[in-house]
Amino acid sequence: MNLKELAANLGLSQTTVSRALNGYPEVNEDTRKRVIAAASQHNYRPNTRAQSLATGRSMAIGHVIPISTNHEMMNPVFGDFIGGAGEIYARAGYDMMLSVVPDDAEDGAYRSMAQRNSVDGIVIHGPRRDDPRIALLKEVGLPFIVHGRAPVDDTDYSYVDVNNRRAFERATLHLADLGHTRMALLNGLESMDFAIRRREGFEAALKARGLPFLPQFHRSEEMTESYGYQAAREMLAQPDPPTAFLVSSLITAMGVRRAVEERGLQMGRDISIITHDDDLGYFKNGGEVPVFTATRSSVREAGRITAEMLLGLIDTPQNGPRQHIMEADLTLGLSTGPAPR
Amino acid sequence: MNLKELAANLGLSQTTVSRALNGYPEVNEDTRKRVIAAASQHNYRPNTRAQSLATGRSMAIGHVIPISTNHEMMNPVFGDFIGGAGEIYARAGYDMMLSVVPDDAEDGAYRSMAQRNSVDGIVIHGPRRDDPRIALLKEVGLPFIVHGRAPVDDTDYSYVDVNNRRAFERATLHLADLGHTRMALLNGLESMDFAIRRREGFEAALKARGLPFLPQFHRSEEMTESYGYQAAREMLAQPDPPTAFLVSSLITAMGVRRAVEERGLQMGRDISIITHDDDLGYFKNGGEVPVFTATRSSVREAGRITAEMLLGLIDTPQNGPRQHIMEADLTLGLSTGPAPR
DNA sequence: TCGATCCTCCAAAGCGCTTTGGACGCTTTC
DNA sequence: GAAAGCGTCCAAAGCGCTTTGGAGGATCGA
Repeated sequence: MNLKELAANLGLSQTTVSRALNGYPEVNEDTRKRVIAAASQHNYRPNTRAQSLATGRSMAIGHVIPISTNHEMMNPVFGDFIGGAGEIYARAGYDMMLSVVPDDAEDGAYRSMAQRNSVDGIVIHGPRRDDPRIALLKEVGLPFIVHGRAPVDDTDYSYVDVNNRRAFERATLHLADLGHTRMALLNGLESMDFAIRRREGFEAALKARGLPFLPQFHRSEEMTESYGYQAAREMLAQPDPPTAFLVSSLITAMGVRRAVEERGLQMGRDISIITHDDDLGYFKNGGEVPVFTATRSSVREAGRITAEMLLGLIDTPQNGPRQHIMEADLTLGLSTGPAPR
Repeated sequence: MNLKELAANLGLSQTTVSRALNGYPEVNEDTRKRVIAAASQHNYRPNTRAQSLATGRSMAIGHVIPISTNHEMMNPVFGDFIGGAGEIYARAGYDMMLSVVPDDAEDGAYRSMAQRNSVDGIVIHGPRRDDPRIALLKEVGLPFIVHGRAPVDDTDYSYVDVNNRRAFERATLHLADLGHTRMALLNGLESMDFAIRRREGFEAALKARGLPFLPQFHRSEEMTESYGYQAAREMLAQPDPPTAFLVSSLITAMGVRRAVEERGLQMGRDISIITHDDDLGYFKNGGEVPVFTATRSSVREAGRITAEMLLGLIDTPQNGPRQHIMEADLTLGLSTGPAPR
């Protein structure tokens, strides 16, 4: 059933039917009712392709997920983000286009989305140090929002980000307040912007308290469980082990806990852990009382905010780029306590 | 830059340019080269919308992710599946359309995708008991593949699934062989097909060994970490606790381990655990030696297979529905051992 | 040499929708 | 009673592409 048939069916012109369905004023309310009734009866829905060809708007948002060619991993964070964003898109009548692309071909993916007119806007995920994509998207001129930021903090692009620096600074200060002086940082890949900022926060806090940065207790890797386990295991085996861990992901923190307990140590007493917690649906940090003390920020909420912001940007681009920074909570759990002496 | 401009630029007709780019034979190789060169120089890519309006094919695959209204969770498994499928789509020039939909509105989402002509095929995720979607999609007549199966095992639809029944049957038999008689089953939601099959496998194995099914050691919930922790904690506190756990997800299994260790028990000696392992990128089951003994089947691979199958189905629908069942490996890890006496 | 055949190319129709530029009849205004 | 205005509707022109149905010239076989 297409517009033509529906119109013929009703004894009306396509113009009128189209207008009736799209809420234009120049159509009698009675006929509008008739049209809407007929449409829903015949289960008519306009062909998206034709519609967007005619209007020039595609009513779709593109997300490009870079799959690093060497790691080939799908960040679980991504699922929750998509969930949040998708909710907003659905409500606004937008579709979501996903492109899973090896990161050496990302360039083409963005260009292609723009040139082929398949999306009205784009969300950039996982910005890296010196990320070329921001410049690229400015060049192709498609509205976009970065989930995260580029290290260079210019203000002429839109982003939604967590205040990673402050979160990790606060967490580190908290550990210092508890008397910890030997702290380990199990960071994400420091080619990623968020990891850079977290490290900065960590170092700033150490400096503020006159504590040294201990390179042997610093790692930067893809945030898997086994990474946490391996790293913590090695560090704890050293003669002068750390008494506290700052960890970039709940998943990795679970690996750390495994290593801690394997060694017969007790978390929260012998070893303190603070982790970042993206508040994932499938990864709640315990129940009422959090297992881990954590810097928490819902990535699902970030998805919602990003989507809303992007739709706004598409509707009123003249308002210029917009930014939103989410502060992470520092929630106390059972994994922190005074430094043992 | 569109086709018309490009054609004018080259002094050719749109027809010829289109044919040259699409590899039709009736165009001189020299002009084809010229056209391709010009296209890449001007960074020309055909407008997808126009293209699909003209061809009737949208070159996109739809995935509808049901977000259960009560749980609101995004299964991490989904990310890996999408990663695998997306790889195949990209290679074949297909786009992926995601629809995140509350499960009470799913119906509309499918109908809409079909009616609006926005996709050429659909992947159904997480089939439930008496899932109405299969009938629905047959009705709307869009090629589709189910990731999983409907409990009614009719053969007139296409699916890719793991042999969940056999996997859990084998796992249970293995535990029985180790002397375990009191086994707990921490299953996924048994409104889901996969969970039903796993339970069947579990019960079949018990029956084969003349062991009783112990209702107090059986749970069925969304597969989070804290579910595993809570359930195991409660069960282990009972006077006659289980000596082994069969768990439906690695994530949940980590919760079980937490409860086990919290109680001062040792996994693999005091308590045995076998879990299903979807082989997620971010959730490797340990390193060289698996932490958990597990029934393993890569969901990323399932995504690839599903995508390939669907593209095949779209190209040659006359070949009828196709099915693919993946057998899960039973890989030994450190979490199983003889039953303590 | 002539018609048939092949190789290249093109004009124009059409995919299903939106939107421009009226048309038509009726009411209002002076 | 004519002009203007209003409310409703429509025919037709696109949007950017593919594809049908030739056209025109070169080549070939008889």
